[in-house]
Amino acid sequence: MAESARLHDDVAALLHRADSRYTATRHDLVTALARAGRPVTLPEIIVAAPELAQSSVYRNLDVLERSGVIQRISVGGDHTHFELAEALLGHHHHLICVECGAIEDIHLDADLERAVDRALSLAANAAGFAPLYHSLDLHGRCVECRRIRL
Amino acid sequence: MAESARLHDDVAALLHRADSRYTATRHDLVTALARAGRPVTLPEIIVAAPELAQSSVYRNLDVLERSGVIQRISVGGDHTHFELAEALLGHHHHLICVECGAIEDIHLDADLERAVDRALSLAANAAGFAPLYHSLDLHGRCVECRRIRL
DNA sequence: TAGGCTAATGAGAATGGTTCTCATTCGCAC
DNA sequence: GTGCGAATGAGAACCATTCTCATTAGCCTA
Repeated sequence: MAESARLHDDVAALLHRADSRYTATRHDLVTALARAGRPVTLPEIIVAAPELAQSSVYRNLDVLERSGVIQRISVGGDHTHFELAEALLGHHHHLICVECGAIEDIHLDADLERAVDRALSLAANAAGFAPLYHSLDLHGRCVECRRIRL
Repeated sequence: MAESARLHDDVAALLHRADSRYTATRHDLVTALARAGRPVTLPEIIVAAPELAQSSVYRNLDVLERSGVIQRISVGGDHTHFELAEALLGHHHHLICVECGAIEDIHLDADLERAVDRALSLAANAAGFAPLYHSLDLHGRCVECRRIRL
């Protein structure tokens, strides 16, 4: 698939810029994250790619984060979630299940995004705060948890 | 101060509804959170109220969260942040410093809040997700960190 | 007001996700 | 090929948070 090749080229470029190698471990890690299509936890990564050693996964997630390949998502719950960075995936937001902790990606209207950025910039300026990016999550109950217990 | 009295009355009511007592420890905790005026971590709480035992603080933060008095905020970093629940504080959002982890509260325009909720509800419905509440944070660099290192 | 009963306390132990250590292996450059 | 810094992986260490349990406090009833 051509799309996957482009992804790996982009990742290689980002790693190269950080004087890091695009090793087999890192390639597998990026593939696992791309296949998931949503933020995943370390246990999920290990299940999807059992050939990877836990300590290497943690270390490489760190390297990939510092290189701008992935980003870390903390929503409370036992494990941190990881997903490909917005530079690779495009700007988006999350649906977070308050019951099981599952996370899904959603995309919002560009006009609304602009309005949000404008409002946040105003508030930031008032506080002497230099804006970098925003995060916007909807917390609720996912399909599965609603099915199990109404 | 009358405002503080109202706060404590509200907290007492919430705890009573959960069959819990409003003990001195819990009173001190709520006071510390109210005084801070922003989300704080456990070490910050202990500094502000050294008479409290660490284990009791953790336990009571849990009780207060379950009773709807406070809410937990996970933004990555070593410690979880806690602040009074929106039922007591009103709906608001956060400025989060990517460098030092400090968090400040901000309020946004009601029209924008409605627009955000509308857009998120649409996206949620499409995913079979039952919306509960949203969170919207601006990540950037705070006044202090900008002063120290441009 | 005196029991009696349950909730709350606090010191310390236990848990567990994440990070660190270090000896070994790999991969690029010359 | 060789050399050398980067990467690996098994396990130990770290530390925020939760749990345990003996003791104390607070409320209710008679």
